[in-house]
Amino acid sequence: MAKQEISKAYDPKLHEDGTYAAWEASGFFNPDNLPGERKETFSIVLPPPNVTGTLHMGHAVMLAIEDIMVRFARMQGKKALWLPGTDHAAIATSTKVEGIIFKEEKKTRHDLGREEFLRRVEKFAQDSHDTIVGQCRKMGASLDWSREAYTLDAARNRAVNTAFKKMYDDGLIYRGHRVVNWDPIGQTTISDIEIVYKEVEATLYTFKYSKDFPIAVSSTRPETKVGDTAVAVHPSDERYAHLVGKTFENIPFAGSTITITIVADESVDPKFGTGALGVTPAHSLIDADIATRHKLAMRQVIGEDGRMTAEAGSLVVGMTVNEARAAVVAWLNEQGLIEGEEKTMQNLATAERSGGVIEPIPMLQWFIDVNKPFGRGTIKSLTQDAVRSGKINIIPERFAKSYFDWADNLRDWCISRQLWYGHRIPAWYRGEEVFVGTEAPTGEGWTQDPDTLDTWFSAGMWTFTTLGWPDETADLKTYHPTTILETGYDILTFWVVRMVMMTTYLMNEVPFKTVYLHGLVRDEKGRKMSKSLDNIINPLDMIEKYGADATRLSLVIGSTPGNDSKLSEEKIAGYRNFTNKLWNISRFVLSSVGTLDDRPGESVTLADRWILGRLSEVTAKVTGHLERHEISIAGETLRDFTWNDFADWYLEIAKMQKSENTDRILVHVLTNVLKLWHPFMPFVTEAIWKEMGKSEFLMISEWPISGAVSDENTAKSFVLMQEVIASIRNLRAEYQVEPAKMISVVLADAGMHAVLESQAEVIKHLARVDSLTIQSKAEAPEGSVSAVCGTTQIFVPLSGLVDPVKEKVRLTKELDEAKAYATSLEGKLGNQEFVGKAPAQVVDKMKQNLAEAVDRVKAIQTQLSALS
RNA sequence: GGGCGUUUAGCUCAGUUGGUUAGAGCGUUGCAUUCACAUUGCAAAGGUCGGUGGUUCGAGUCCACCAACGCCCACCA
Repeated sequence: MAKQEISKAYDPKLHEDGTYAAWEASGFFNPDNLPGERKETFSIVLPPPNVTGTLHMGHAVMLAIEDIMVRFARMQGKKALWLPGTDHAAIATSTKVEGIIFKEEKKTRHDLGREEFLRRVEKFAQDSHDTIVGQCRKMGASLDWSREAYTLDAARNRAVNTAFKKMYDDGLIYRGHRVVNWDPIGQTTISDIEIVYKEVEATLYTFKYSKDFPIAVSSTRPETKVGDTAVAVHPSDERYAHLVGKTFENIPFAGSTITITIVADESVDPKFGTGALGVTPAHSLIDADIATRHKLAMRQVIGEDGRMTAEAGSLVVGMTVNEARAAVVAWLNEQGLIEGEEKTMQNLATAERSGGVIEPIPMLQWFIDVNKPFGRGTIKSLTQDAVRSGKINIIPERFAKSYFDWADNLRDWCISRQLWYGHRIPAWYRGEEVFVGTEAPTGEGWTQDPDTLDTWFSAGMWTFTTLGWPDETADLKTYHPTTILETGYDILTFWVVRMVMMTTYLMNEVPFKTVYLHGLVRDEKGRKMSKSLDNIINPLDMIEKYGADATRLSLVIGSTPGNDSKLSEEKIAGYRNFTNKLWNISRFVLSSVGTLDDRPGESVTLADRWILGRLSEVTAKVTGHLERHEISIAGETLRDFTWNDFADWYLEIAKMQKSENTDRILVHVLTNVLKLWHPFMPFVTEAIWKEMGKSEFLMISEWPISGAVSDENTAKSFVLMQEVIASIRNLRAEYQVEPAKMISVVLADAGMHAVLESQAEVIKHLARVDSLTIQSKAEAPEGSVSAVCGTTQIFVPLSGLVDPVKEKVRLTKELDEAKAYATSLEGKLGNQEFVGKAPAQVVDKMKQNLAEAVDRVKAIQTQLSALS
């Protein structure tokens, strides 16, 4: 025991890095090395951070919550695995690196060539990875680094190719010419969820294709109309019924020649515009669907470069879409075909990463067919069933609705991307031949598909590829399905749904049993943290300033799953104060006790019984909360116990008790408090543990078991004592009484008399009075003031100091309050319906309260009459 | 257009299945403090739980409607 050397304030910097290094060196982050026989497993995969830079507060929340979960499980004696990794984030990383290269060298990826570009991206990804991994360590994350994975490493590539081939063989992956979201800036297809909509003003033009054409159509994009092949109307629209089925051939339109068929389609809103929709099958996903239903021709008038194609005709060929729009509008004006112009607000589809305006363009791409039956159902049905059946449980529950909104509307997923950084599609072509396999085909003349897979394809397989799939490894058997997936709710549709899709199909089981969704961290004004607002609170800065433990606590206490939380530096500073409090509690215990024997000690005094009972109660509560993933409440419960009960009350009382038995209790409570806090604040608790001279890590110590809860009388007696002390303090403060004045405590209850008598020394000490008399009969000393707590009255003799008039006013006010309360209780208890229907417990409690209230009224009245 | 969330003390938020007089932290105010901790202690002030109805013996909690704010999805061409 090192009494004197313990520093006055806890300095995280002196402990954190060293402690983490020691944990890591111990090998206990790897469940294979954990001591004892561990039957139950707990597994969680780290949602892999993108290798696009550094960690932000969102990552910090994720790491804090997951570390709490895994440390708790580890201490509970489970085989606890938390598996780390990073995500290559194809589009995000490519875009970022392309941006850097362009800024520094004014070169595009095409200038560099595929090989050189990939070399650059890999260098960037490696640097970013190293930063991220370092940051995870700073946070104290007990990740099993020996199992670390990368979404784009060789093992994952083999898994991805295996999955692709299997899906292709089952007919679930197909290659097709379809309208996809094309990003002309990023030069790649993107999926629906990678689109962000921006509200912009647009002009809605209403016009006819030609003077003779019978129907006017409306469009904000007249330039695409050179690609129209039909006009769709609602089947019940009588205005156009006579035209349905007719075809108008070779209409000269804006330098092109178009042929338009009139079709009837349910999807058309007869109330919008003219009730007729000009169908552009090649450049609108909706129109493409209409075209499929009516077997309409498709004319591509916009190319991959975002310019009008030769097919678009002589007027606009080679123009950008914006130039073409102006040209077509000018042409329409010249021809006098415009019937109306209207300003409207429009949601413009842009690519999340590059910012490019999305052009729907027909292209030959790879897709996953979500509706094709393969024996156990379809991808879509399996995805729906996983949650509907209860095999996956979502916290908070309401997000199940978002899940179904997405799963129920699942559409074929375009998985090919025209990027270089990613898993290359394992398909090879030779003329008309297509080969799909995990390895290149033998023979001459094969060329591999130049495209790569959507990053979510490999991310969707994360829970099992990290455990060794496609090999049937021991890890896979032991840890899959994983126990829980913890991630931000903003990623539910991106990732969670994709994981369920891929896992239910490939593994025939769910990827995880529970999904815990945390909220977003916002700044103190509730805004998203962003570079442009310059309101980013960097977790590393906070760790540097306040320590990792304080940073962690500020992120998990006071926030609930699925709800956003606001973070301010003051909050973190507040928890820094708490880590210091815990440090000082320990400093006191360690420097004052004569024994470090961790045996509970015997409950000799009221305070002993009380603190041991409270500890037991709190242990049970915290354990329950953590098991139900109620992290915030667990933390608050512990904080309350640690600071208010243990430090402020028991420690103060222990200073007077000074016995070996008290020492034992102090050590026992401290030991348990450290264990209970460890998942939340691993560094400071481990540091204290070390100061206690423990040879083994706190990290692998056993989670405390709740013992006997103290009886009701103990709790009641202790609370009474606390109230008496508080009342005496108040009276002393209010009337500025010297400590040497006599205090009398008058009791209405003989049982409590004995209790207070036995605690006289404690009361005297904590209330700071020199003498104390405890009586069982109310005899108000002359000229004294009083306070009432419960059925007990406290008198402080103050002859000459008190203004009887003021005192009377005060007491009268108190009397009124007590009477009003008693009356309200009487009223309730007089209500037969209430007494008949309310649970007995509630009624009994109210009766008891009423009895106390009546006593209280009497006591105040006695005091009042003594005054006059 | 569809869906979801939030609304409780000056601020940030808890409040499990409806059940005593609604809680915490921060902030404010007052007092204290060489004795583990000023990164401290003790206490006080501060709320008719967004509004209106309803169900119930009993509603912050359940239901309906309304309002404000926020988010997600769809994209009317």
